[in-house]
Amino acid sequence: MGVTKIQNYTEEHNEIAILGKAFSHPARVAIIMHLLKAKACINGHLVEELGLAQATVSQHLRELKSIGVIQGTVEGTSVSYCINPEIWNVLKTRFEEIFNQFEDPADLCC
Amino acid sequence: MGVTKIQNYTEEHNEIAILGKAFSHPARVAIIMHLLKAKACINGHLVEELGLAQATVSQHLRELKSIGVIQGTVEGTSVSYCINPEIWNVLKTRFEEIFNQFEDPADLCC
DNA sequence: TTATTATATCGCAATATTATAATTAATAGA
DNA sequence: TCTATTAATTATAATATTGCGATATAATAA
Repeated sequence: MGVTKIQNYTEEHNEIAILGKAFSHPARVAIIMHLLKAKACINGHLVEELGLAQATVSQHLRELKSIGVIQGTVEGTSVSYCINPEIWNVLKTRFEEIFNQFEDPADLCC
Repeated sequence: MGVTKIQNYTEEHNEIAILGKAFSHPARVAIIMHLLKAKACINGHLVEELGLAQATVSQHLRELKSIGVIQGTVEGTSVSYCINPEIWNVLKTRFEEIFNQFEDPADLCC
């Protein structure tokens, strides 16, 4: 039915899934990685950078902003975006916790 | 138009987005986290665990398998699933690389 | 062979996502 | 004020995803 049954899942699982969405589309990955390099927090350049329509990029930015992983401030007619440090650290911690939970079994598990 | 324009993005961005998809749905997060705990690689239990139809769980398992993050082996009439160590390490490395690329700016960036 | 158990696949309905053009809003500068 | 610039929003179209029932498949047990 196309509707994710969020009530079936724990808060934790839903929260991680939301964070994971930031990395589940190449455009969003590209935006994040660009913001990581260009700490100077550019915008609009992203449209050229990605080769997508302005509206499309704007939508991805909106989603990333709603996840919380980026933030933007108006500077005249343009908007400057950058990584949101707090959420980034939450994200980093959450995922590293998961990554480290795996111990390579000496014998193949299955 | 609903089609991700993968040709616009670098190999790297597409690859990360595919890996990111493993974590972009609560059911898949739940499956992964269950497999991390129950190293013993159970299956079928997942259906009860998640409260989803067997067909739905099977589909998520299929997607996780196609991403590579889990693997399954037939054991009699049932199938045992577990984390795929190689892909897990690739995933871990890739994402930690990204996570560590961020340096918290002393002055707010934007 | 037949029954049982477990999982995969198919096909569908409903919703979500991706992408764009067109429009709107807000600001800067002439 | 008028105009150019920039980005957000809206409307629209097309594809993808999610979830499930029904069915198919595979392996073992009786």
